[in-house]
Amino acid sequence: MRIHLSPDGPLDVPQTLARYRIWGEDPSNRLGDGVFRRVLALDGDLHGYAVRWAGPPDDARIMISVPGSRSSRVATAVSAEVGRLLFLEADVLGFYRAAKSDAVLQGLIAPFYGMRPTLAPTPFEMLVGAVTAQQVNLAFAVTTRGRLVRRFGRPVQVEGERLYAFPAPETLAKAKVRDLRRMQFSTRKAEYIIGLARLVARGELDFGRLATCPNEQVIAELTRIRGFGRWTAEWFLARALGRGDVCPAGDLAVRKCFAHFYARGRQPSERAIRRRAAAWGPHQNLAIHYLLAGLRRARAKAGGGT
DNA sequence: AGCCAGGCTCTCG
DNA sequence: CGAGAGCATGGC
Repeated sequence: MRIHLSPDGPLDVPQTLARYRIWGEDPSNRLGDGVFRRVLALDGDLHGYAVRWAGPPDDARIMISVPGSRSSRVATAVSAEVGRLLFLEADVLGFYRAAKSDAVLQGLIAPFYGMRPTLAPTPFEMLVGAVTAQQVNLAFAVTTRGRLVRRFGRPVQVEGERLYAFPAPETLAKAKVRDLRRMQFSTRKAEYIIGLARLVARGELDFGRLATCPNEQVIAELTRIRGFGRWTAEWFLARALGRGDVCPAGDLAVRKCFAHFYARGRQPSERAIRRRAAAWGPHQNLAIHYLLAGLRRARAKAGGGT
């Protein structure tokens, strides 16, 4: 089965999906040369699919192939998932218009033209990933998450490439702290992940309902869960729900961005960061991602690593 | 050896 | 509440 999508507004797929390459390989989300592969889970069935793209950012075309499937339900679900991965709903042009009144953001449009923040394919995958990324460098986070996926995810061949469906909540709910400890998760993180999985598996955390709640309520509900603080909740709003008016101002990398671009290296307070970001209104999410990409680029140019 | 890395919980004033 | 200590884990 083949599906074609065309985005509204500019789209640069490699830059959008760069997250799946920068810090290491993700066995659930494989970004190759001109192709991205993943597994859709639908009603307990797994459907591998491949995404390819063509054309310049202003005329991007997306082609999805789902080998061995002809179901329209699968087609709908795959389209929705790819829509999240490429954040097709993002108001990129609106952001570019707003960015023109900010010297820093204005300068980031050209080098990253068409880049969108890739949204997490599923809320559960996002939250587990967020826990793995708490307080550790992202390369290490990606390594440990990869171990989790290979150990608890189901392997699937897609066009000859082996990848893994992200572990289901029901599976991780039965995992042991000891198992996760062996993957170099701290005891705490192991407890957080298993606790979250149990909550979701029991139906006590309903992502569908959460998606309809206002930001503050989402933050309140998530931070009630052990291991999930404001940082995680705000990234969830931005990278799982695609909310525009969110700025994870406590994030270490975000703070570095504001120090670098807006304060000549001095660290502004979290409060000051929130104040500036709030002025970007519904474009904060995109603004933050452009700043993060811009900082990585500046560091790379300076000869640094990440 | 010691600091760093895209935090969180708990306690105390 | 807001600040601060304590906590874990591996990389460099």
